This record gives sequence, C-alpha cells and structure tokens, in this order.
Amino acid sequence: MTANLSTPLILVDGSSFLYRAFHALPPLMNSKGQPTGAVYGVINMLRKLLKDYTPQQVAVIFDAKGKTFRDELYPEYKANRPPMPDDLSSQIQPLHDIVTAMGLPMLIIEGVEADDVIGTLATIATQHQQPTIIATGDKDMAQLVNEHITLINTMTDSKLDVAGVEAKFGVPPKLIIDYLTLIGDNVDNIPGVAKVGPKTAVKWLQKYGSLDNIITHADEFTGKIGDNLRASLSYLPLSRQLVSIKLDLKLNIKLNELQPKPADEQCLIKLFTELEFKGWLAELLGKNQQSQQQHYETILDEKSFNTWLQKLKSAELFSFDTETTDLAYMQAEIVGVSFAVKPETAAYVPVAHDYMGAPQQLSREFVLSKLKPLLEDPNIIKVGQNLKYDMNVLRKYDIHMQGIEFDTMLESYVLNSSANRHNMDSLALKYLGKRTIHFEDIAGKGAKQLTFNQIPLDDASPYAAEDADVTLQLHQTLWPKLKQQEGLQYIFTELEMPLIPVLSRMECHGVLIDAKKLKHQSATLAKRIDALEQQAYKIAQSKFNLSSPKQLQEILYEKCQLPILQKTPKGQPSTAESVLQDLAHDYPLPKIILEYRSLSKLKSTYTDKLPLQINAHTGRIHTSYNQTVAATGRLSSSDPNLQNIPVRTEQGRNIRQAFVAPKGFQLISADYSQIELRIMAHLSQDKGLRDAFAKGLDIHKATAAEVFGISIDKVTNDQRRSAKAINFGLIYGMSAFGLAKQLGISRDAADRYIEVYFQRYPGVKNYMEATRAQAHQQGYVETLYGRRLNLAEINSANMQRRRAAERTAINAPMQGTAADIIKRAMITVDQWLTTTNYDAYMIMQVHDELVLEVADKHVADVKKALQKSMSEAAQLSVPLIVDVGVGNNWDEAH
DNA sequence: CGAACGTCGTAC
DNA sequence: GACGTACGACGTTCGT
Repeated sequence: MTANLSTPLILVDGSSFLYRAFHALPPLMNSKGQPTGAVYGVINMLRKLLKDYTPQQVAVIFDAKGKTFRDELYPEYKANRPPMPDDLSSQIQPLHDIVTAMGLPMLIIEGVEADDVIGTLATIATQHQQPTIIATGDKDMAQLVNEHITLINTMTDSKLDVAGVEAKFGVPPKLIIDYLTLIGDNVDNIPGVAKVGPKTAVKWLQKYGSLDNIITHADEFTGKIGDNLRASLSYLPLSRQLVSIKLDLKLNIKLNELQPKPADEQCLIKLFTELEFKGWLAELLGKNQQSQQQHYETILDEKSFNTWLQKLKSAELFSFDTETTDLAYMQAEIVGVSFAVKPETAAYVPVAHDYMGAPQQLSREFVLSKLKPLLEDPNIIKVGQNLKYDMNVLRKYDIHMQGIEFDTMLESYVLNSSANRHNMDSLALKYLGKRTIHFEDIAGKGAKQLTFNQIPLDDASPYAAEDADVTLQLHQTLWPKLKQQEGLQYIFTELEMPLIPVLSRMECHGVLIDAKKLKHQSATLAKRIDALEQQAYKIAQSKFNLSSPKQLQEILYEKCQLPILQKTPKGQPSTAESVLQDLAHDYPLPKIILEYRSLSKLKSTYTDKLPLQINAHTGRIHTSYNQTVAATGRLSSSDPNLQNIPVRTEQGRNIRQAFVAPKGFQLISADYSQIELRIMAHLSQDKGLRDAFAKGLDIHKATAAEVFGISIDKVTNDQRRSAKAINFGLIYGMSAFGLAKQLGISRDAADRYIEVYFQRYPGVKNYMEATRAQAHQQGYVETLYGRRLNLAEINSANMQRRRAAERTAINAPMQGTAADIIKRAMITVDQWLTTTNYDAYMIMQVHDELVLEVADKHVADVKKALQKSMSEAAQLSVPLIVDVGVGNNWDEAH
C-alpha cells in the first residue's frame, strides 16, 4: 500500500457531529416543517474541514443501526440513553445522501461503532507513518492520540495532540482508557468506581501508573473510596473493554481507496433545494453559470461618464453607492461613486484617490454636479445598501436625494429582523452564495488600515463596482420575496423606506449640547469620586481598583469577610448592584461602592464622553439611528447612544440639562403614555384593561385596586409599586420567580399576585396563551401592522432557549407595535414639518418619545400639531395619550 | 498591544 | 436559570 505522506488522512466522526449539531445549534426547519438544522451543522463543518485541509484521503464514518458487539458483551450498554428524538433520526438519511453526493467516502459498518472504524483506520495509518486527523466532538477519542494522530473538534475549533491530551486530562493518551474506566460513563451506563471522578482518577493513575497496577494494589486504598474500588474489581475489566476503542477490525478497505471523488452537483442541487439550503444552492448554481462575464468599468474620462449618465437616466432603476473617507457620516468625504443598471455590469467613478501614482480623475465637483439632477429626481428610482449613509454624506454637497425606493439592508431586515447582520457581505453570501470583496481585503486592518482615497484603483474599482452590482442583485432576489407578503410589504414600503429621509434629516441636524455645563459636571463628579475612593481605601485599609469586580470581590469577601449573599453563575461571590444594596444596610463599604459606581458611570459614559462627540462645525452631536438592529422593529442609537441618557435620578437629569435649544428656540418633548400597556389592551381586547384606559385611570393604581381587591382611592404607594412591577413583568413575559425577585417577596406570594391578576384580566391571559401557541405553530409573531419576528428557537429541545423564545414572543408584538406606531407618527410629523414653513426640526427619538427643536414663535402651533399627529398615528380601541412638555433644555421639556 | 468576552449599568 | 429591546465603559484574558 502506498501511503500519502504529504497530506493527512482525515477521519470524520459523523455520528458524533450529527448528535452535537442537533443539540448545540438552534433548530432549523424548511418550509415543509422538516427539521434540517443538524444536517446543516454537519455539512457546514465538513465544508470547513475540506477547505482547511483539502485532504487527499478522507472518510466520513457513521454508526450503523442495530446492536454492536458491546451490547453482546453487556446488555445494559447505553441503557440510560433516551431514544433518539424523531427530529434527529429523520435527518440521518438526508445527511448520508449529501455526504455521498459531495463525493466523500462514507463508511457505515454494522456490529461496531463509528469509533471502532476510526480507531482501526487510524491505527493502519500510523503503521504506515501517515499523519491522521480525527474530527470528532467525542472526548473518549483521546485514547487514540499518538505522535501521528491528532484530534480536532471543529465545533470548538480546538486541536488535541499528545501534549494537548495530557494538558487537558492530566494523563497521557495511553492512560485515557484506564482513566475512562475508573470514572465510568453514566450516559452509556458503564460503571466506574463510585465516587471517583476526573480528579481522583488522575491522582491514582499518576501514583500507580496504570489501572492494572491500581487493581493489584487495591487493598492499599483506605476509606470509603477504597471500599468502592474493591467493590468494583469484578466489573472493571468489562468496563475497560467497553470504553476501549477497537483497533483491529477486519475492514475490507484500503487507505488509498479513501480518495474524495468529484461532487455530483446535480444531486447536490436537488438535495439543497429540498432542504432549502439557499446559500449553498446559490453557490452551486452560480458556479454552473460562471461563464457569464462581469463588466466592471473604471470611469476616468468625460465621454464614458456621459455614456453612463445616459444609461442611468433611461434605466427603470439603478443601484448607487458612494465610497468615502470615513464611516462617520459627518466626517466623510466622497472619494468615488459607483452604479449598476443590470447584474454583472457596473461602473466606478473615482474622484479623489490621491495615492502616489494615482491616475488623473474627473473632479468631484464635476461628477456630483452631473449626478445631482438624477439623484434628486423623485421619478428616477434608486436602490442602495444603507442609503441613509449616502444620503447623509451627499447632503453636505448640497445634494438631497429623492427617488429612494429600495434599500437592500432594509429588505433583509423586514424579511428577517432576527438575523443579526444585514451588511452587504453577509447578504451576498446568504442570498447569492457569493463571497464579495471585503473592505478589509483591500484596505487592510488595524492601525495600518488605509482610507478609501489611498487605495489603488486596481483594488478599489472592482470593490466599488461590485458593491453596486451586488446591491442590485440582492434587490432582485429580496424584493420578490418581500412583495408577495402583504404585511411585510406594508412595513417596508410605508414605514421603513419613508423613514430613511426622516432619520437622515434628524441625524444631520443634530442636537445642540452645552459642553461647558457637561465639563463642569465632570469636574464636580471627579471630586466626589476621588473622595469616595479615599474613603474606600481607608475602610479596606488598602488601595484597589473600585471598578474591578475581581479586586472588589477579594476586598469585600476575603479581606473584610462580608457575608456572601449571592454568587455569579460562575460561582464567584457577586458584586452586583442588588447584592451591594443588601449589604449596604449593615456595612459602610458597599454603600460607598454603589455611589462610586453610579457616579463614575455618569462621568465616563456621559459627562466625559458627550463633549468629545460634538462636531466642531455644527457644535452639535450627530448620532446614528440604526434601523436594522433591534429585532422587534425599534430603532437603536449609537455614536453616541442618545436613547439611554439618564432620567431616573436627579444627578442623571443634570445631564439632560446640557441638551439645549439654541437661542430663539425651545425644545418640545412629546411622549406616549403607557403605550405598550395600551397596545396590550388593544391586542387582548381585555374588558377590564380597556375600561381602565377609557376612563383615563392611573393604570398601575387601577391594577392594584383589582389585584388587592380594594377601591382605587385606597391604593397605597407600595401597592401601586407592586402593580406596576406586575404590569411591566407581563409585557416582558416575566415568571413568578422574576416578579418575586423584583418585589422582594416570596415566590408563593408572586404566584398569587399573578393568579389574581389573570382572574381579574382574563382577556390578557387568553391573549398571552394564544400568542404563545401561535408562535409555536407558525414559528413567528407579528405586530398590529404586520411586522414579523421569526423565533428560531421557539421549538428548541433546550427548555431554557425555548422559554426565552416564548418571552420574546410575548414581548415582541407589544414592543414592535409601539415601534410601528411611533414610526408612523415620525413620517407624518416630518411630512408636516417639511411642507409647512415652521422653523422646527425633529431631533431625537427615544422609543416612545419625540424631541423637536422649534423657533419660539412657532412653539404653540407645533406643540398642538405634534400632539395630534402622534395621537392619531394609530386607531386603537383605547385612547392613545401623548404628554407634551416645552423647555430650554431636555430636562425641562420632559 | 488590540480583539474578544464578561460584567455592569443606563434607557424605554 | 428565572424580564423584553438596545449601547457602551471597563476589566480581564488571550493571541499576535
């Protein structure tokens, strides 16, 4: 036999990966309800393996059905294992089919386990001095490792060689069998020595060198554990036999038969279509039609630019993208623009590349002046990827884009808001099966990353042209999907797309900040923080970093010996706020830490940071509202986040006083009152809840009156507080445990509250149950306006994940409907502002609140119109109340 | 020295 | 474990 020494033999433990993929990965289903997640996981792993190693010899090994020699030896073998779930067993055949179609040698040998086949093949390879890599998720395989055999676990991306086995287990590979025998295996029902776990097994093996020697000296072991050892002597040899992987099977296979064959692409296309593995399918189909040639053009002269302008004008739709110097839109300067009118055909017009040897380019001024009429024409339809960014950048060049009808980022988001990335590279891979040129590929990363103007056109042009091309192709893939779903189409066409210019105006207008005030606050905070530090050092009698949970934990619980009330999930004594609050009753140090934490948070996150974010030209802060981050449909804000400016404490509110109106202007803040509870009343149609809102009652008081069975004027503050916690808990899908923790009451008491609540508000109970059921059945939930949220884990075998998905299912329709409503209001308000002559600007959105900056003389009018627009943004079966305030700063207006 | 991760705390 | 959605500062750990 000829061994191939240049590349290793790869042996894949298919059964172990299938099992692990099934349990570790979120369950996936095709549209016919057939589970596909485990198959996807294993194939994904195989593809990665093939890519990383391009093996010349490889085999994928699976367990066969039926009994093995181990069952003969020991009838109770694996008796503790639950039967294989149907959702897993149904995935075995499709997986086998794909492996075969991929051209990979597949081995399924009856009467033995996959481990034994792998052990035997690896042993043969070792006899030929051939390196072998075993891909498995099973730690028992460590017994096979030697100088030629390495394990890799592609799920955790870890490798185990001889040294690795010793480091991980504490014994060399040769002793792994002995080690496993001593410990036993509960799942496989293999008895070991009672009370002996990894620690003891290693200790004994290090002392005696082997299991045989331990057995020989069994009478030397003292105590209960010694008795246990002696009691197990009769069956340890059997256990050893069971955990030992066979190395000497008579296999009718030669290593050089294990060469991968070319994939049967027709068969793979059929299988991937059935299972709906769209990315891989697209990849295959793309490969089959690669003959289609790309035409990417770099435009350096006026003549070809004009030709393209004509194309753009006559196209029914074109994709458009800008290349700039900066991700921050206020800093960004345009370096070039690209467009495409049909797939595989795109152009890049560089206008400001200025590296050494850059060719002569058309000027930015010229190019933009020619493009301006097209970009501002509402009848020329454009598509882009995150067009808000391009719109913001162009605004600086006095181009006000119109005719923006499609944005692929939003198309992806509306189709599946729970996907966590909607950037072009991910979308191209997912929907077109195409690996695009990434920015890092051409610009590098880290400190030496180039800005786009420094990138040579040889790199920049294909990248930029591809952006436009891929955007167009994505649109052609995504829009048909979107269009055929009425609810989603409404969300996309009537909410998300029209919101782009609204957000763009808000971002570019910015919020005026009184930097002096913030700096002054920073200085005051610094003094107080310093004093607190000194006090803490004095009490602790040593210096330490108050911000370090690790150091704090040592000081509190070791040095000062405070009682440990609660531990973190990792078993460390907790220093979380609630714990410190409890401790603060009896000890001085926790109280100081609490104040320190709250003040340093204010200082580092707000009073220090915000002044640094003020734009030098505008004197304002320009946040980014991200439209595709929150799965429920909410916006998020970053750089800086203006949606978590403190409001609850007095010191926090000081920060809001630095958000000011310019001279001659006022801030108007309008917020929806209890919008999510009102939506709950509407969606559930619960009579009691609807009545309470109809009567204009204080909803938490009304709830308290119901739950405590008293009249509303008898409700105490404490009772109201409890009712408020229940109301919020309901919106968040909270459990009795959570409510108990929140209110500091017993679980039983919390249980009773919830029970009484549901008695009083049966409509709410029905609604929650119906929502949960619907989520399980459909795999998604919807808002009042048809926004959809997919819940991949709603039928997970993992209870924790399933419960979490159920809570999301309860919360998302309410949070999402609220998001829909305020988006509707924003569009109306913006329309009103831009078509009237009022000197007024929308400047912030904080989920249920809009903040406007309005000229003094228009305040009264705008206030009235704003309140009306917001109230009328939805027709619910309860009133939608909007509270409005006016002031010189945000604190006053709120 | 920077990326990745965990913990904590702010908002609605 | 146990309350939904976000962003971000800080400390720690790990790999280059």
